[in-house]
Amino acid sequence: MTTNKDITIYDLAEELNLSPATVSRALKNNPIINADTRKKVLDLAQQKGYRSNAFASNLRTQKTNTIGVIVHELNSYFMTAVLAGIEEVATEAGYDILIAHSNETVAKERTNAHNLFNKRVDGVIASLAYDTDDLTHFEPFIKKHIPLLFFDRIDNSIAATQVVIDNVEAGYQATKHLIQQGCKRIVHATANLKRNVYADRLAGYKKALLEHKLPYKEDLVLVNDFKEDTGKLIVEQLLAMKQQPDGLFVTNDFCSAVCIAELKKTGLKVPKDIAVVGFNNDVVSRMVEPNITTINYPGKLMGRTIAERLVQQLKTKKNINKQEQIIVPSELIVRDSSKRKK
Amino acid sequence: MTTNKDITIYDLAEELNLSPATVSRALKNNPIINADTRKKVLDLAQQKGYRSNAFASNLRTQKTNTIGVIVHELNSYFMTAVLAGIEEVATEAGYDILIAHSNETVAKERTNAHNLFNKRVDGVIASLAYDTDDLTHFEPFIKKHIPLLFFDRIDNSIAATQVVIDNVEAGYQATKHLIQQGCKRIVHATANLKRNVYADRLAGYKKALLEHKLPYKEDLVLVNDFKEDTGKLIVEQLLAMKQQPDGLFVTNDFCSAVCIAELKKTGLKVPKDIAVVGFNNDVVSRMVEPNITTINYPGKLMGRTIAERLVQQLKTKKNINKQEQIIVPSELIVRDSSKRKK
DNA sequence: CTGAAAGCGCTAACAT
DNA sequence: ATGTTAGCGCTTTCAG
Repeated sequence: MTTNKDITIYDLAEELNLSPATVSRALKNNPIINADTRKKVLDLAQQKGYRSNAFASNLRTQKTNTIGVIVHELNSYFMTAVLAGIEEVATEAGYDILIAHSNETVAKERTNAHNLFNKRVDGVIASLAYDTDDLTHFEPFIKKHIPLLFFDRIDNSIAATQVVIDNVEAGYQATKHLIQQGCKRIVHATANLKRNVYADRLAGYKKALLEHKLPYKEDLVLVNDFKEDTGKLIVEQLLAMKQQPDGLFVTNDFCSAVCIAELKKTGLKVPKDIAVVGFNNDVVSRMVEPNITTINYPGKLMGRTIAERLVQQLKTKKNINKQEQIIVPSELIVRDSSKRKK
Repeated sequence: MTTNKDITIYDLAEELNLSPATVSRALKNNPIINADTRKKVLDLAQQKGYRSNAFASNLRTQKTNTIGVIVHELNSYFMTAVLAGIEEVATEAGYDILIAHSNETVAKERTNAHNLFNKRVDGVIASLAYDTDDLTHFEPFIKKHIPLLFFDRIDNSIAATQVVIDNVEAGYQATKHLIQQGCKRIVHATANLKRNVYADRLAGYKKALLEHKLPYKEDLVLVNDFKEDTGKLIVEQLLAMKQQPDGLFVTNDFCSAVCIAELKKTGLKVPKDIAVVGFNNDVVSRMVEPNITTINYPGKLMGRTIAERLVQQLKTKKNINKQEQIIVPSELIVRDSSKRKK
């Protein structure tokens, strides 16, 4: 029946006839301390189950060694990979991470930002919610010179380090691929064009059309959100068109999977009647039939890259909240959903 | 160019000619404080952008108002729903949550447990990793009377509140359904039988067979993990059997989706040649063709339930770490992957 | 190389 | 209803 009062540096100091200061230094491996002394302290700490009180330490040092991460969703392989990447780098550099997910709403994102601010995180990494366009909730970080970095879903109205893929290029590659497979009328199903990723992919789509002398028609661009039933809706919109499209570029794998299922229900063959390209290389793209051609996104690399950047800023105090864009590679993965030629 | 030194209660006190104590009380809405005084304090705090320093407060009160949540994965709708449920209740009760994911490894789970312990969370909610069988890393919480609760992936070697579904019943329902669809040789593809959920579902499978006078054959039970390629493996094992099975109960929707895809590749028809039932009601179960019959799991309810329990324990200091099991409802959802009869 | 002492910001007895 | 005071556990000058 241990009573479990916490052990403090005073307890250790007393038992070893040292001052708390020395114990503190020893515990931090301060080289100024005699090796023997340090060993004695470390051993006793171990034996007594000492654990540092982060609050006291944070209070004193005004640092938390914590990085806040705001994401718009949690349940995708992409996001999990990003988080894993961030975690690896952060842990190695001695930072903990605090995950807050906004569930795709600005309101929640705002709350999360305030929360992390009040938690006094040393830095923030964020990917914006679907409908965020007002970024005032991030200003407190800027004002206090707390590093704020964005990945994937970014916004240019705040100067910050941004880690992204080249969405224009990705949209271009996807569309070009469909054109090369013989598609002439390509529908582009996407989401909120205020969000950089979707705007850029549309730009890529346009670029590919132009380059191949295909007309850009506004009514072939379908803007919806990506809720569970959106795929159904897209197929309905598609079927309602006077002239049947022969290509479909959806900027989301989940949604493209639903589209394919719906298309098949109507008797249309994928890719024969309509070739489909998705986005993200989510597991689902390898699960449905036909397997979905998609754009691969290096989640883990993105996570590592942005975390490394942040750690660097934290260490050097340099380049904090300075506009800078880092592009990580992305690539088209061709699978059966779009293959019409050998 | 605000210098942004943080505002403290001393700053407010000075400006209002009050003592820090009064300011502190006013900020906490202590009813003993004069309403006018309180208003003055609150207004000034607002105006000056005061934010409470949680470290000082935690250090003083020895509480963190934080709940640690350890989960074995992040990217499933089930888990996201659970987290959302926990968050709702926790937020309402004034607690923050700290999410740590073990990525299905005991090693990471152990680290996370230590981390949360060092972070001095007020309570812990956990769902065990795939291969956790030694729970010593949770003992520090017990020793310090920190409430520790489990959901879904539980273990009976530690006395704790557990929130689960009735896995025996779920396994029973799934199997019975297959039997009712005319299946005679039902393969049960599952995972680590040390983990309660899988052991219980197997028990349900056995019970259904017994009840319908079908023989239980050990070689029809396939134990694997649920990695991405496991579905392929399962189908291989299945095809290698001398006598072809006509039913397949997989305790994971992702995996059952892969199985269905693989079965189709070999020319077998689902459900005609082999009827399939999955588990979890993940989105993917509605995405592949045929849609997968599965067991629905009320994630959000589970999250809310366990968080309510924890908050209660925290408020009352009663029933902490006492063995108690709460069962939330689950149900079979019949879809096309198993429907052989009208 | 080690120690003394102050202070980070807040809260809670204990006064008044 | 408000003020005084001490202390939570740690780090860090400054002194020795």
